[in-house]
Amino acid sequence: MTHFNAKEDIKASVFRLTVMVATALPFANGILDYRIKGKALKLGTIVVVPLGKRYVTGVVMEAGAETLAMEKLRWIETVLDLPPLSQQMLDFIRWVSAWTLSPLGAVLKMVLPLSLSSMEKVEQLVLENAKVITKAPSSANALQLTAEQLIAAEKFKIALDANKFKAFVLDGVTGSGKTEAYFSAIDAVLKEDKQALILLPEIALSPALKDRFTQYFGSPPDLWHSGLSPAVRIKTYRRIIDGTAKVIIGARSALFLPFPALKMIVVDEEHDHSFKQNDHVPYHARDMAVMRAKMQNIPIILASATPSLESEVNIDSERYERVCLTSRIGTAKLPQIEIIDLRVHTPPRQQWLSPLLREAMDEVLKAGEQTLLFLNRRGYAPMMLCRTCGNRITCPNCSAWLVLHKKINSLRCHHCGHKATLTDECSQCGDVGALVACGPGVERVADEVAQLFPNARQAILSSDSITNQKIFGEVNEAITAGEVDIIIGTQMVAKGHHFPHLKLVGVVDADLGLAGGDLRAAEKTWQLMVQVSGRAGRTGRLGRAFLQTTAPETAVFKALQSGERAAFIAAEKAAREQALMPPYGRLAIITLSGTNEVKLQQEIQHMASLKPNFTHVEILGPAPAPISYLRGRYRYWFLLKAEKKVNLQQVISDWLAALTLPSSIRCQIDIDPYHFL
DNA sequence: AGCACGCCGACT
DNA sequence: GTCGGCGTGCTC
Repeated sequence: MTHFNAKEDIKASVFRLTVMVATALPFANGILDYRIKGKALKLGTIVVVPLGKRYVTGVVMEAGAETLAMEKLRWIETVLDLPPLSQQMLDFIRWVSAWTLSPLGAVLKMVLPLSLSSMEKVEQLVLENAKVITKAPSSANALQLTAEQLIAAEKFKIALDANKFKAFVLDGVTGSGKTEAYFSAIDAVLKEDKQALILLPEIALSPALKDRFTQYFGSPPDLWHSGLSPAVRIKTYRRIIDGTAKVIIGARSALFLPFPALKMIVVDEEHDHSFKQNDHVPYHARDMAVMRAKMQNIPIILASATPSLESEVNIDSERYERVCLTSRIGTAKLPQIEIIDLRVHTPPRQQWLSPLLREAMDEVLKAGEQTLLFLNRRGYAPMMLCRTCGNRITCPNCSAWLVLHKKINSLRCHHCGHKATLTDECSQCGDVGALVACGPGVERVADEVAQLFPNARQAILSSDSITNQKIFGEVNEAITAGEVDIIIGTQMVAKGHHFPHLKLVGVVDADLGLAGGDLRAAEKTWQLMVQVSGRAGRTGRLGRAFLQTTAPETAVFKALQSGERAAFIAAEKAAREQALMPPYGRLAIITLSGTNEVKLQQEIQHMASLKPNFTHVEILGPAPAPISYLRGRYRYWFLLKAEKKVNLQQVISDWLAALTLPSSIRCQIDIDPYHFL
């Protein structure tokens, strides 16, 4: 072989590879070129590449425009020995990136959510018992389905067999057996040796569902959420990417895992707003799940006792199909909801439980049954006020009040976590002993309960007291064993938990969610009230629910009392349609933040001067965001409101392309916002 | 986003 | 005199 030919050979054996890096690079959208010796790599191959001074994981994608000469490219560091991402997965990543206007790399990071060293461990991990896990169920534990459940399950199975996308809304009251209905469909998935994903709004719900699953199927599902230990995460990830894990119960982040054989998705409690992630890539897991199902040609089941208005409208337009479960299983009955007018039945000063609710609690207590008091507010009191000068204690980093936490004798900011010690002296006027706690939190309600019913055994369930699964398990066990008389809880108690002895639910402040300008406030309140009321009387005896409000004439409370769900939904839809609000119109929020308020205002003004002008898009602002100072940053926002046909993403990206923001200013885009902060 | 470099304040 | 604050710049 001549010298000339050898040189040619070397030249020919170097390949250019376009790699999507798994890090939120705003630059180049996260797509960079590298070179490799010897062989080109298959699309979707997972690699490790150098990036600046560090190494990151990435995925090989189709070649784009060549921006750099071959000699300038750095070399691929390692090719990981893992199954490559599928074309569908790459398409899904691209779609989510385009929809949320987030860098591709930020989305890929959710698909490859492990650190580099963890990914290498995943690569090396050999599954010794891969064959043993999740066998097809032995149906010994046959699911006992009612006629309604059978009809639902049959519909799901037909969709599965068709290998086509199909979205179902599994609409059924608490305790109607939605879980068994979709378990039956999962059974069919298992028989084909394929994968199914169940998304839950909260990880706290996963152990209970895991137990039920194991009871029916004889082997446990895999769990995926942020609370997993690194070792379990690595193992589970390997099982998922291998296709060994068949059924995965997970929080919203599980949606982005690279399942090679996904055949069905279930989104349980689909109306729940925790499916909307707000930081990093702002996405709604339910909506993204529907898109993933569509791209993979598989069915998806959205289960809820109170389907979201978004889903209701999709049923109207026949994009989704409603499947109903109308009756509670066994002897359980839906509780009777009673509205307490706090203006008439006023609690004593500095107390929060009305005489009517107290009487009911007393009765239940005497009968040896349980009460749940629901108040969606952590701590003792939401605000500290100086009686002398009127000063309210605020967070130094946020425009928010500090919340009094008496148990830990501290003031806390619920936005940034700032801690301050409680003193007698007002920082504003210096007066001593004039600071008073205003309003109730669960701790304060617990104090009141202790005073009213000194012999009752109580338990507080809030994220402050229930810090991990283990503690939750212990408290839950005590409740189930009847060792607790009165449960006082936040949001945490509203979702899915089954308290067999619960007879009475008291909502301390049903108006809480209605304050503020949230367009979904009424819907959200309705869903929460139905859900929390549904905790009562799930076994046997009829339960009761008391909702305390200062505005009983509000439509949502009237609907709750009369049980006229359809009328409420219709009225809510009409109002949204009239105002061109979601789901009939589209919203987006652009928030700019910075530590230097003057500089931020300059940039905001510049951006405002470039505001696009379209007939079907309304751009409100700039205005200070509702929380105008958060974690040490000033915040201004634009609210975009458009007709449904408008490509809002295009409008926003064109607008932002016309300006260059300095790196000290952070720009956050939220498409289809659910939280208005 | 990370991670560097670079130039001004309070400490061993 | 250094440690460290975060402003600015770069990453195939």
